[in-house]
Amino acid sequence: MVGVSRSQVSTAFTGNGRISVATRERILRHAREVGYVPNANAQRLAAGRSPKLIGIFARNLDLGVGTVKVKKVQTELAQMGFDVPLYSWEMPDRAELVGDMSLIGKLCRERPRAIICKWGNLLPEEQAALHKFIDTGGIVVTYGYPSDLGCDQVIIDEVTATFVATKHLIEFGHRLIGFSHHGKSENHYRGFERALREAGITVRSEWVFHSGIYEQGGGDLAAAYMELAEKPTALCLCNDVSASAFVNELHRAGMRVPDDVSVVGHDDVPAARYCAVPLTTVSEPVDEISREIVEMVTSRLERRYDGEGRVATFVGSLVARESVAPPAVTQLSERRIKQVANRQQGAAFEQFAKTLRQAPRRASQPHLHENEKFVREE
Amino acid sequence: MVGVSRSQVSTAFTGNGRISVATRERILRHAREVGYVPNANAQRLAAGRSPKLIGIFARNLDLGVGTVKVKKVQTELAQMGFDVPLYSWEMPDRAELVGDMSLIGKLCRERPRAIICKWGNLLPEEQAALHKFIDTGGIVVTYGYPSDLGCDQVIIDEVTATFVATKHLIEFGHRLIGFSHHGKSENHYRGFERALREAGITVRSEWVFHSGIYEQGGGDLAAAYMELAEKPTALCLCNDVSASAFVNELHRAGMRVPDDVSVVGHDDVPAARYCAVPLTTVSEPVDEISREIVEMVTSRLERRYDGEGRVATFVGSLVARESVAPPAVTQLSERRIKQVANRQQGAAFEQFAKTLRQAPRRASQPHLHENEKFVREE
DNA sequence: CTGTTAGCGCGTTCAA
DNA sequence: TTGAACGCGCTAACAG
Repeated sequence: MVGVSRSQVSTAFTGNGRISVATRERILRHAREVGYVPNANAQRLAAGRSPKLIGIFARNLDLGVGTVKVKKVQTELAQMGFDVPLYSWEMPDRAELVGDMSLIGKLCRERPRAIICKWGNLLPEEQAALHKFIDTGGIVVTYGYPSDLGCDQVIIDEVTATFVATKHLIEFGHRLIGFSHHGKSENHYRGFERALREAGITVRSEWVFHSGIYEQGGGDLAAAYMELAEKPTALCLCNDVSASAFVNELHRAGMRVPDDVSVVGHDDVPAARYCAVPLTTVSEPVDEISREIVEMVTSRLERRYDGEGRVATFVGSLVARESVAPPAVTQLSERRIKQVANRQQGAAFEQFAKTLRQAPRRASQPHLHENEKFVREE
Repeated sequence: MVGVSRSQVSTAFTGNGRISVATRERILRHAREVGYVPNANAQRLAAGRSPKLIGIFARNLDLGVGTVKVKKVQTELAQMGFDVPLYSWEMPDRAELVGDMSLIGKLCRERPRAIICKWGNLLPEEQAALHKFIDTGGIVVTYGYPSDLGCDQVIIDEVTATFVATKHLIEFGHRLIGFSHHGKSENHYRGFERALREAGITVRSEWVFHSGIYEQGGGDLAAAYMELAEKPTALCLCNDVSASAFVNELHRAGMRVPDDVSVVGHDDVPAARYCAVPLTTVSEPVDEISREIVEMVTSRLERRYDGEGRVATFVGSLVARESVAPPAVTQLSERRIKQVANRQQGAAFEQFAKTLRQAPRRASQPHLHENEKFVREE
């Protein structure tokens, strides 16, 4: 075009071959003047792969930590010079596949070098597509739930998160604990159940709710809670946004958090801090997670690593704010206390309730040992 | 492959040429069995364009209505069989371009059939890339702010939205009105200023704030508000999320909404309804907007329209909830009232304040005419 | 460092 | 309906 050969232009743009800085500069500058941009499709076709293409697959983007993670990963990778298109669309309830091909299938057709995939409730077709992508030499990193792809994966440990949250309630002396989660995953519930079991408390199925992930779900839950003849003294909710709505709605209904009910949320989204009463919650280490995802992908891309699939697990940690306090058992009538006591563990609970009546209404966040008399009474 | 020619396979996948349904079925079925998927790069290269590719460009995805719109558009288009990758990354403050090419430039290199672009604060390079894309026959639809591309565009009228919000406060009798917005756009401010001007109120620059778009911004604003020696009786905030945080923080500081301050927000996100006090706000018609975007793109894609660039403007409407009430001027000392009156419009304001003292604390939402005596006193 | 050449996988003719 | 041939715009390998 300007006295250079085609191959020079090519190497100037890709930076693969050897080329002098001067000519490279000259070519790029001239290209800008003429308005020339290489055709990505032709580049990728000729190269047989798309070394600068990293597809992100994340179905059903939420308006919280999920999207934040995607944004962080996308931004970091983009700044390293990669193309990082996001493939995402809301899955309708009727899980029809468009044109007989899954979204991951479409993504694979682009022949990207790597795919970052939010794992969880993937369709069989989608899993198959990913398998094939790996078999043909593609790099895959999944995050979220544990995948069985054998690739690098970042696991976000929901079980422990909810375990920690529930245990926090128990440490504050709660034994009448409700629970609400969303979606099809049982992870949160498992953590809840384990915490209760370890404390010798049995789950009350009428206090286990399924509510939506957003404000609406929290509002509905508040209504359901108010309807309850017997109310738990604490609730473990698996989502800060709905927890915030729950708290606010409860306040409007005349209840007080944490005086009447204690509440823990999950994720530590900004809204948690700015709830009507700042929400105690379990954080999700979004920054570390996205950084690890990027590191896993780039280390393979840059051939700094090419061994077995690695597994990194991230657990959130408790962020104690103001929505949890010791239960106000004194508000329950003696009859109710007896009634609950009989149903739970008899005399031991009587003792427990008596102790509580003397407990300060708002203790500072207790250590486990301070409350061990509550927690391990048998 | 199975006794059919290559061209048959091609037409089977693209659906361009003539082919019998039977063989087409047979080819597609067999392809699925063998696990064959056409290489998108080769297809696009050969075709010279990417008829099923629609790129979405939206920088700095928020965690609110912005993302919701993108999701809706993406989902609808995906269900129509298009590939709809999202190109988006957080713009760092130092606006460095990666590899000397804007994100839109990268998108254009994919040679998509159409680009849907959130317009607002685009870099010159990005605007130039879009221009060139249009010149080479690409379809562009912008949304957000008015663009000067001459293409189809959906305009979201922020000026009127804020005008409506502010006017609502004025109709309730407020004349001491603060304002807060974010970002670099002056649209919201223009609406605010116009509403005040029409009511004969002058803007008080010390009551005009710049706060963040999220909870943090609302929290900071609450702190700033509490510091104010003279406080406005109402605030127009340009974002529900920060407005919610503002209200909640104010409550924690001992103020009451709307008794002490009235607040209007913008967007009508779910959080607005579930704020500590349900937020009066101006909705953004997200559904209509996304539907219009899809319609504009598809009508051109399907050649149902190919005329001049169309313009569709969408304005939100007021959603009256509980965060606005008549100002409690009685709480201000006579001295303060006089003081403010002098500063504003002298005797007229005295009259106004007197009227207010007799006004009910919580009127139902007044019509303009009911309050005209307040609004147009000169 | 330069110029040449052979594909990359597919869409689109066109003649059979 | 078929098969062959051509070319999309570029990369990579090799000879100069």
